[in-house]
Amino acid sequence: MPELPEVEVVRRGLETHLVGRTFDTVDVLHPRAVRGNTEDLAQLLPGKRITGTGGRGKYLWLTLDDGAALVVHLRMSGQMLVGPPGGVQSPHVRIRAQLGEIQLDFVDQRTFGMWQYAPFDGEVPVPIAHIARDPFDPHFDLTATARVMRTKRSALKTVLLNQELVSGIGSIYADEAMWAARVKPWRMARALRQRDAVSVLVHAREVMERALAQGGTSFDSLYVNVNGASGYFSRSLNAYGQAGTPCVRCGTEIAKRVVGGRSSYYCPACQTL
DNA sequence: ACTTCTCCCTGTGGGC
DNA sequence: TGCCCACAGGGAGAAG
Repeated sequence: MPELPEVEVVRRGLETHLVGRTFDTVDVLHPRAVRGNTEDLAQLLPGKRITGTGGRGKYLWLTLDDGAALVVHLRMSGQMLVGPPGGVQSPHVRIRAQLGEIQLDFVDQRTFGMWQYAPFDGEVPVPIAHIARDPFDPHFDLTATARVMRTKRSALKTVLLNQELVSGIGSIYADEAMWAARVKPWRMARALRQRDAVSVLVHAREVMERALAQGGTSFDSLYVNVNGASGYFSRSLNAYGQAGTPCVRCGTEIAKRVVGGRSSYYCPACQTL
């Protein structure tokens, strides 16, 4: 579920509560939660101070005072919960860290998410080097990205989900962006006009900015929540998950179709491009 | 070299 | 009412 806006909400929360703090202990409760060597993580983190945070696409990281990073990917169900010791009682706690009087819990029901200790490769940690810039990145080149998208022999939906072309977009915001730009999800990327490819990216950025604005209010002082989704999902989605409900633009029922192996929601009447 | 498929996991919800 | 199973999701790695 968490896509760029939700990950950004989490990153901001971690920035607020964790920068300047030092890891005392790290307990890995489920080996799948760590990519790379489990022993390394538990042994390397204690004593390291958090100097900042970063993010790209659906990845986020904490920068450490040894020059390396703790890379985090929430995948579908990961949560980074910050609070007083004993505050989290979930059967899905995968990693628990103590930083002074603060406890950081990585909770992940489906165990797809992960932590990884890694050095930097320029701007980003090594495991993220292949991930493209996201639409919130000041150096994101919208025109060039649209041009590269238009070289692909795949459906637009598939191309939008390719994190090596543009990162941070998942199934939800892809569907919303295509609805806003009135482009069919199964449209071959190669067949798009430049202006339409640009329009999809502009709308993707716009819808994610609105989502971020709403998600930014969803955590209090000691609780960082991935549920930045709650307010946004129920009110503002025009396409995703809306099968059978009237399109707010034209009144036609939103339809659902599998594109590139992913369920895609669209308006059959006004998404004509 | 590029594109598509498979798999990891588990709670939810739709169908019978 | 209760059971069962398809589905959802991101991305690594395999297969096409």
